[in-house]
Amino acid sequence: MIDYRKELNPAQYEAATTLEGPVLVIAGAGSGKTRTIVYRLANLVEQGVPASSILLLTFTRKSAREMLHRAGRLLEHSATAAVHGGVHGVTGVQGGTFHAFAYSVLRQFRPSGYEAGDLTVMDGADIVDAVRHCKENLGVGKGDRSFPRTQNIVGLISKSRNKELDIDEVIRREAYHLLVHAEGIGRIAAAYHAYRREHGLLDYDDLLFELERLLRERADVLDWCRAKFRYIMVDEYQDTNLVQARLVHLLAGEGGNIMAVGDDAQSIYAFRGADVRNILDFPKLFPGAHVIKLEENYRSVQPVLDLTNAILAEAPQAYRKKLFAAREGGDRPLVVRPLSDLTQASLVVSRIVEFLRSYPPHDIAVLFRAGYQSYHVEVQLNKLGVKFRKYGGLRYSEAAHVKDVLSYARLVLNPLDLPAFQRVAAMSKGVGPKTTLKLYDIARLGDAEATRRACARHPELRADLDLLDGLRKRPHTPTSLLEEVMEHYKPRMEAAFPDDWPRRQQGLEQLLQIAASYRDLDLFISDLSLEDPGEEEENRDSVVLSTIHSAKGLEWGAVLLIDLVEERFPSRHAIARAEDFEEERRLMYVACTRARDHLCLFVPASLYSRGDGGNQPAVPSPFVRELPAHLFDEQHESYSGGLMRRDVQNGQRAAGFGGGRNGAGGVGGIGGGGFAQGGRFDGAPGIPRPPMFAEGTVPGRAGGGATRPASSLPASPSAQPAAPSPLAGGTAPAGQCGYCTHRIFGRGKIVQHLPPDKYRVNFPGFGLKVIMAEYLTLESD
DNA sequence: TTCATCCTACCCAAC
DNA sequence: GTAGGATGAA
Repeated sequence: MIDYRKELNPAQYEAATTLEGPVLVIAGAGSGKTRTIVYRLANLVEQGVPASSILLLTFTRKSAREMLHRAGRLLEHSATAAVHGGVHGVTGVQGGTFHAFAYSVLRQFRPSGYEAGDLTVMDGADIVDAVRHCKENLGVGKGDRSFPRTQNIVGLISKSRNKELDIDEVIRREAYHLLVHAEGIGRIAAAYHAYRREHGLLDYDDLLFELERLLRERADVLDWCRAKFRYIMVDEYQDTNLVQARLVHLLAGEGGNIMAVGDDAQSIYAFRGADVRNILDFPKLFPGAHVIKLEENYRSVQPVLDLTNAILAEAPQAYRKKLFAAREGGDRPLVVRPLSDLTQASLVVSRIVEFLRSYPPHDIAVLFRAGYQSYHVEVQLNKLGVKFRKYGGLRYSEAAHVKDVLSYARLVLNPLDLPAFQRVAAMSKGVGPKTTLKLYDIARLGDAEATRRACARHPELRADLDLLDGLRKRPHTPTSLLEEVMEHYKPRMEAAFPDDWPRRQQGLEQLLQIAASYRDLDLFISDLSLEDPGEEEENRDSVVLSTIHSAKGLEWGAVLLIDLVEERFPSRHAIARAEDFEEERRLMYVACTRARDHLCLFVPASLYSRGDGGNQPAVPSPFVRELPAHLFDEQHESYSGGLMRRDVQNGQRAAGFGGGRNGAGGVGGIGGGGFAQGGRFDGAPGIPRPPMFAEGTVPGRAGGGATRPASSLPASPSAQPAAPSPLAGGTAPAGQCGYCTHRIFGRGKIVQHLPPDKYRVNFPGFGLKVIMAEYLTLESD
């Protein structure tokens, strides 16, 4: 038996042992939310509740899996039946995202209106393709450059459905400038709706709305669900939207055994219709709900917590709470001010290298607002050979070759799947959009002979259709089917991607691996759209790069947050409306609360943009400007590439690279170990030592032009006292030369003139480069 | 009608 | 850097 009272604090205990009736748990960041859910799961099973009558809805399958896994381990020694993981576990707890759950019910009880063919879940690319198709079909916005892009239209359509507002209303509220096109956009939206019905396709929003419709129209299905799922838990409840809340209400029934867990301060998905009112109104929707608050923070050291509390203090909040730390000691967060976003990348990587002395790679994360912002960091990491894994961004399953192969599989199940048909058809030479549609219209009638004749002029496509026919005739496992498809596809891939097909081949092998754990092809395909299984294998030897949204619910020993300047964070989309701005603030809160021991905030002084000719000055993010100065330490990158500590209140604190870790008040840290010395870095596998010096640079402080004040700190770890960081580029012999500007590298110091027409220039963040004079703008002294 | 090429505007987050 | 739209040749 598990001693719940001993292993949980009182609030957690209450949450884990209140099993009947509605419960709302307000769980502050790092308050042991997952632990609480895990213990409650274990408790339910110990009380004799069959695992199969528990439904655990989480934000990602990853977190569902982790919870089920941990609960299983907890129960290992108890005599009770184990909890089985997996989204579609037959005997175990059902767990996964709302969307995945919806699909699993819909495939079992087909909703009316989708009788023909099979139901196929669309992924992001399919949706864009379909909307584009509708747009072209209608001829709306053709040749009108002010007409929004397809992506944009997809966003508006999804927003209107998620917020359950008329599309005109969404445009009025959020895209006033598009109001002139509202009619056209509305027609596209209507056409897209019809398109999905006609081709047996479900987009993300359909999954939820069709499940709701099913439950309302079919009492038998509702009864079945209620009988089956007698205990429901919903994680990240603050990020549910209206239809999700209604689904929860429907499934649980009034007074049902439903536990919602969330934190209104961490609501960061309003953009897709998440509504904080759901969590605020929970007690109204479920009268008599038990409300429990978890406020003790086990994750972060006090200085990090002080800073995050300060961020939160500015935000309006309904469930007011102030987290207090269970952990003492620790360093203050560090604000680093690089000269530009380019040198920021170098500084970030130097920091990472430093942290690798004390933390395993997977315990270090770089977080950012949007996927593209990590680009420079990725380049720098590659340069040093530091392995990393990026979350949020292009999905593995959206790579062209993966989509190609999956299109065959989709057509086997659902011959009406037009996006898949178009993909397959487009592979044949001489077949374009028009021909594709003509052939599709013939093929959909199911007359094999007519189809064959129509394809006479396109032998490749005919071979495709033959393959599909063959595959439909015999039953297949996902693996065997994919193997056959891949064999057929391989020559085409080699022709289409002559440069890198071997790499893609590997990707396909990986696809086979993933498929091996599925019995049903349709589940495999829908899972690829709903939650990328390619992301699931955890790489313990890779540093993590992640969007903040994808970082939700996770934690790291060291967190580096980049691009904290206006336009980027907060996003330029979020400055117009107060509610958007508040969401950015919560996003900042979420980002900072991911850190256990170390938090570094990077505020570049300029941003590179090719539009306006090089580096443009940047304004520090209000989220940094508003922070009380005593809550963080600060470093500026000096022009010569070093770091200067400036205006730290407690001047005695060590704030150089290596942080206060070597100084007073070291962390009694989790996973940290106390001290950086000792070169654990050398032992880290797969990570070569960074170059000590940039090529040809002069080590040390040989003072090129810029005066480095005495407080200037060496940019390298203290364990290598003599070595400047790779980015503390060399300096020229004093007095020899001036400065120049380069379109890409920005302003740099001329080190040497290489007659007749070249210069050796030191660019902060890039090191020495030899550049032709014509690409440089020289500054006259 | 398809395909190659050029050019421009894009870049927010995810199921 | 790239997607995707416009443009013109085959």
